[in-house]
Amino acid sequence: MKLEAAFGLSRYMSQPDCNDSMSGSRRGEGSLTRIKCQGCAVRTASLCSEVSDECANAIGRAFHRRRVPAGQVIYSSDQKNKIFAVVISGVVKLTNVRPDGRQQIVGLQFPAEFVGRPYSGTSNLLAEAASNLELCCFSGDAFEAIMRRYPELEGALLKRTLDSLDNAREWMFMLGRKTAHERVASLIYMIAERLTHPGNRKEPMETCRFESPLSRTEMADCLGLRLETVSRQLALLKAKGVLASSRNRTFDVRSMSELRRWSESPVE
Amino acid sequence: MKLEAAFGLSRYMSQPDCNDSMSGSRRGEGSLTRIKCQGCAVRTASLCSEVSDECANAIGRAFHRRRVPAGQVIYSSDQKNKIFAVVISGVVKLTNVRPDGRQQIVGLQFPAEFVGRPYSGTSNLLAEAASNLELCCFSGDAFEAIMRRYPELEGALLKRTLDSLDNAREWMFMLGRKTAHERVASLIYMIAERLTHPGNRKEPMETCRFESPLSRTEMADCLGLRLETVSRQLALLKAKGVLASSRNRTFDVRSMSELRRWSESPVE
DNA sequence: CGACATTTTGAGAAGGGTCAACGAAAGTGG
DNA sequence: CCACTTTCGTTGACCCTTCTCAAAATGTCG
Repeated sequence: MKLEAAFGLSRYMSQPDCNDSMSGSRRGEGSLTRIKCQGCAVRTASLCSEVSDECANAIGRAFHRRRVPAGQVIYSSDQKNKIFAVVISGVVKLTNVRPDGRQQIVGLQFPAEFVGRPYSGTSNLLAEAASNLELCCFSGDAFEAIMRRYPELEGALLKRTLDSLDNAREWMFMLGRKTAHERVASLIYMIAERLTHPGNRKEPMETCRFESPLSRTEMADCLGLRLETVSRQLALLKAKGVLASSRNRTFDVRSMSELRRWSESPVE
Repeated sequence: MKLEAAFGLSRYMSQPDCNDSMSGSRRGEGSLTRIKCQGCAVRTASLCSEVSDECANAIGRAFHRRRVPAGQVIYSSDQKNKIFAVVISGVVKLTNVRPDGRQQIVGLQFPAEFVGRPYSGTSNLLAEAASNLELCCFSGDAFEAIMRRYPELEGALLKRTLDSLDNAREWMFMLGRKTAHERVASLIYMIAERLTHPGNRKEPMETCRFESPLSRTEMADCLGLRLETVSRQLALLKAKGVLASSRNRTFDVRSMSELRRWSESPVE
């Protein structure tokens, strides 16, 4: 998986792109965007839903869809040309990697979320496909041109960035103050919530089942733990009956409320 | 680039407060803002410097200055009316506090930085004065009205929020992956850099001295450690000659480059 | 089936937490 | 001015959670 990442963007660039054929058209049509974006799974939840028709049209003219296989790099710190994207399906992981090999996953971007770092050439982070992805991509130039022309887009981005910041700060509490047991429970709860309730419904289901986008190593990199510790804590959660023992990446949550409880109480 | 970087904090502190008396005046004058904000120590580095004159005028009409003694709460999760502010001098700490008593400091806001959470009633965080403060305050209503009227302000806020997010993610790496020794070195390095180089000049001085805005307990809450551990690691840094042994909150950095080295190497 | 990657499990070590005592500085009140 | 208290920081001893290293088990894919 790491080996694929070494291929860099070349592989990624050659993905078949089902929308390229439409990029020739020009201005004056709300209908084009409607057609291009009509089937979009995240349409009502993404950035695009918050801006004016005119801006949405500009966006509709600029994007192209891409499929990205799990493990592939979307952007890295030493990349020349910027890229922006909205996640249509799958999960993107943002990793802070150091020369000495240590790494920390500092963000997971789920469907409808935005990926990319405006206003800065150096992102310092590595963005990789945690699972197979569908992305709605924009070249740096195109996106920034739209941003300059439609400041409202900055407002929409601001809302999302503030949410990301809230999430990051919540995660900081986990990294600084929670026990290993709480951390693992927190992560599974968070992923379960996000994967099974893409819109933020009030009450999550009491039981659910999903495929984790993360390996044990990746879970450990999220949680500031070693993979052995993650494995042991998962065994504990299974022993408690909070998780059913399903194999590998399939998680079978038997009680979301219990899981939530374990994600917040330090005592055994 | 940023010439005001040469100002120390002492300079910030000693600015005369020429603005309190002027909040009655009304519209139509670019000169009013110029007068009200003229002596502002962070003027060229804060939000206000990035927006149009017209927007800056609106801001100039809406703010009021406030002095806040160390320890005072600026806003908390259960607060009814929102507040926004730009830090003029001093440091604001943002803390994630839990019912069980555990807490994690998730942000430090230095002069010229923005404090407040637009677009959300519930901030979930506690904002407190870590040191004595001078703030340039806005009521929630006033600020949001200006934001609605001048979308460019959202753009300026977006840039700052993205920077905060980068900082938060850098901090997440520290919390997840650094040793106690690296953490303490990182914190001191960061505070030294920010306090003694308000603008981001390239190379920090090799030695410096400053008053920490944080107690040992607060340092521990920043770092995800216990205060005893912080104390021991400080003793170690003193033994290595990176810090001179000065009392309590006065830090005397003998070698910023060494400090930086210790903040990134896990060994010893 | 065989080669390889991923996950689980085990045993021992250690980093940091916990508890406790002590010291230094600052405020209080006589 | 000096006891007294209070707050804050330091230091020590011990212990527990998590890390480290190692090996076995399980899963995956040709």
